[in-house]
Amino acid sequence: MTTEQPKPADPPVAYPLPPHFQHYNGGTFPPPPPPPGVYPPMFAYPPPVEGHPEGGPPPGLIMFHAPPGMVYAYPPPPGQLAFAVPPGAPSPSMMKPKRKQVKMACTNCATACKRCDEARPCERCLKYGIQDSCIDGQRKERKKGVKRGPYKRKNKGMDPTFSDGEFPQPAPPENGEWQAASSNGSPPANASTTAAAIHAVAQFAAPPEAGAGYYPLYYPPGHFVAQIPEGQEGQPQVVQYFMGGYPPPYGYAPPPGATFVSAPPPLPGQPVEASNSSDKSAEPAPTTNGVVIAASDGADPLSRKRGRISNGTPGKSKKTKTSDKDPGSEDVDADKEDSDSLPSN
DNA sequence: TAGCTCGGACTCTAAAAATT
DNA sequence: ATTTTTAGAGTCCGAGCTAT
Ligand SMILES: [Zn+2]
Ligand SMILES: [Zn+2]
Repeated sequence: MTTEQPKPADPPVAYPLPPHFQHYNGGTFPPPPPPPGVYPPMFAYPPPVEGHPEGGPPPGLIMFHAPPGMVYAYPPPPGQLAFAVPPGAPSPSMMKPKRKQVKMACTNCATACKRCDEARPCERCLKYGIQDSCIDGQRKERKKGVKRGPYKRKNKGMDPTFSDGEFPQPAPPENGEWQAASSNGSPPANASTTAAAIHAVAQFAAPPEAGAGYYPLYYPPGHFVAQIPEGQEGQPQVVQYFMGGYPPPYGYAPPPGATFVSAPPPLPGQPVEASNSSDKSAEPAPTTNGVVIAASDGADPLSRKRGRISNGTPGKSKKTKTSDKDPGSEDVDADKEDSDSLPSN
């Protein structure tokens, strides 16, 4: 259970609440962030569902939500059901806002491959005093009549982020089998059920600086809320699970049945190095299930190599530009201060 | 070190296919 | 008639170069 633990001396971990979570519980969940220098707590969230009427989760689905760099996942004991996570599925807290593009960039920005805006003289052109040439280009019409092969059937009504249809399940360990399950703990009837179950699970990312990858998470059976009570759709639900972190006052109290652990138990055949916390002596490895989530610096034996998930799209029709001297280029993110150069013509 | 270039990751969306 | 899947076409991030 909860044990007192020395205050971690680790640098604070940014824990931004994604915009799409704001609508949960009136935006009041999770509670205010912990004090600086302290790892944030872990929560259980219902997953945001794209296209869902209430923007809430379908009944029976729970998304486990954990901060970055704190996840260790272990296979459940032999015979236990578990959820697997599709590789590359980002943690909700890690999801970075989708980049927004203008419908049509002005020719100057387009040439410079820089961000433009709707205004015409766009901000960038104004900045470089080239507003006179700030005009829209001409968008080519998409080719018609191009035949395609048969479409692969995907799951409908699911969060596209996690519905990839098929993804490689982790290789089952010698001592037991990992399997996917539906949110109510019953065995999956088919791939789509499996996908739905997967939806209920989150995958976590380690902080980029740690160079670690996404960690799969596995849940034991019976640890999911089977049904979200009437009228509580979209509300955070508590599920039973084990979590690592810092107990109050540094962190938040775990949900009923949850426990804090200071470090993950060593993986069979793979010693686990120290967690980020200087204290890792106490190691109350839970025995009820095979899931342990503990504070860590990201080094995880089960980690997958981080990397962009390219949809295989082969670039595009490249433009060839070499000599064209376009005023201003170096650009920074929209929310940062820009410091372009002066136009050179 | 600041500014520029540009490869390619990401986004947007309309056409093709699949369903209802 | 609608919905879902795909992929063409464009935007623009950010690594690597260049100029100062
Ligand atoms: Zn522009
Ligand atoms: Zn412009």
